[in-house]
Amino acid sequence: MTIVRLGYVAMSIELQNCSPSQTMTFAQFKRLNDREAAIRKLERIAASNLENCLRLLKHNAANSIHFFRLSSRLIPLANHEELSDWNYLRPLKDPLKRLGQYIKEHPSRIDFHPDHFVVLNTPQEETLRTSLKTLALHKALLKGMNVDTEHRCVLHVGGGYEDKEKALELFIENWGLVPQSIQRMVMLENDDTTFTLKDTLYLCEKLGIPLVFDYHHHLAHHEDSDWESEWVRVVKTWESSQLPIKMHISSPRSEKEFRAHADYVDVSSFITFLNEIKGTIPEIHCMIEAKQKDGALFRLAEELNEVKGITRIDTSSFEI
DNA sequence: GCCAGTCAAGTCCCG
DNA sequence: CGGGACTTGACTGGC
Repeated sequence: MTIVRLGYVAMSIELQNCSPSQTMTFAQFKRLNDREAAIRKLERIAASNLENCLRLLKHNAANSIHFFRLSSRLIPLANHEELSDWNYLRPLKDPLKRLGQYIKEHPSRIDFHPDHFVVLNTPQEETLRTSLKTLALHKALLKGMNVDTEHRCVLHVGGGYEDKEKALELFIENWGLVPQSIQRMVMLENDDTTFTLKDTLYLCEKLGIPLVFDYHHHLAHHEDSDWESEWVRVVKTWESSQLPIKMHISSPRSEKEFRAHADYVDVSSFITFLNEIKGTIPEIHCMIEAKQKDGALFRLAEELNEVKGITRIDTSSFEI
């Protein structure tokens, strides 16, 4: 018996005018003559993004969705080097607290997926520095919401730098430079171009990092298509975590654009996956990475509902 | 109101 | 070494 819980990413197709990722580019910022006014505008955008996150959480609670990835673009130009004097967190204290309060009252697994500019295995000191700064921002956001920071940020391994083995060792080397409080936030995901499930497992086992298995990436990039025999190892990377194992699901847009994400999740390949892992763990959380966001979640949930052997618990949770 | 082009950040790939 | 692609959603500017 395994409980399967579905989640989705960052924004809703159903809610109108509810983007948590409104932004201002640096070019726009520079074009404004009054720097103070420009900073106030950044703060208004950030506050509005957090406000929209709250609306999204309410939408989730109303629909029994308890697993959600927050946008990593909540604060435009945060950590930009020319805005280093800007204390972007101070005006966000209250909105963050409100989010935290809501999460406490309507428990939900919340996490982040900082974008691909965070590269922990980079050979460049400067890039590592800005990556750590970005992760520190994520940590501050979690703290502001009073959410336990453990295993909340999914990252990719990073660049291949023409020698994958060396790049893996570089990750291990740099990991030693990552503050412990940030280390404990991190989960690693197999990617679709460079680091396979096996490569990522190597790091996760060595460094004690939970592995987020991306099934679609695995199909797109592997030495050996067999993932089933590695599943026990994946599960094991979660043993020290407080949180249930988590994975990503999405479907190829087409045979030609295999790596691109489709609008919806193909239910039959998902069921094939579920049948493989059924009973191996008490609970699994599946993050749907589809263009139609919550729309894809609702459709998949409807389809699962029709399947024999799958019992619905609520809109987004099932027992198999 | 619609569409094409632009945007902080990194890496890869091509010339 | 320089520049474009990649990928993504938001937003601007031109029509």
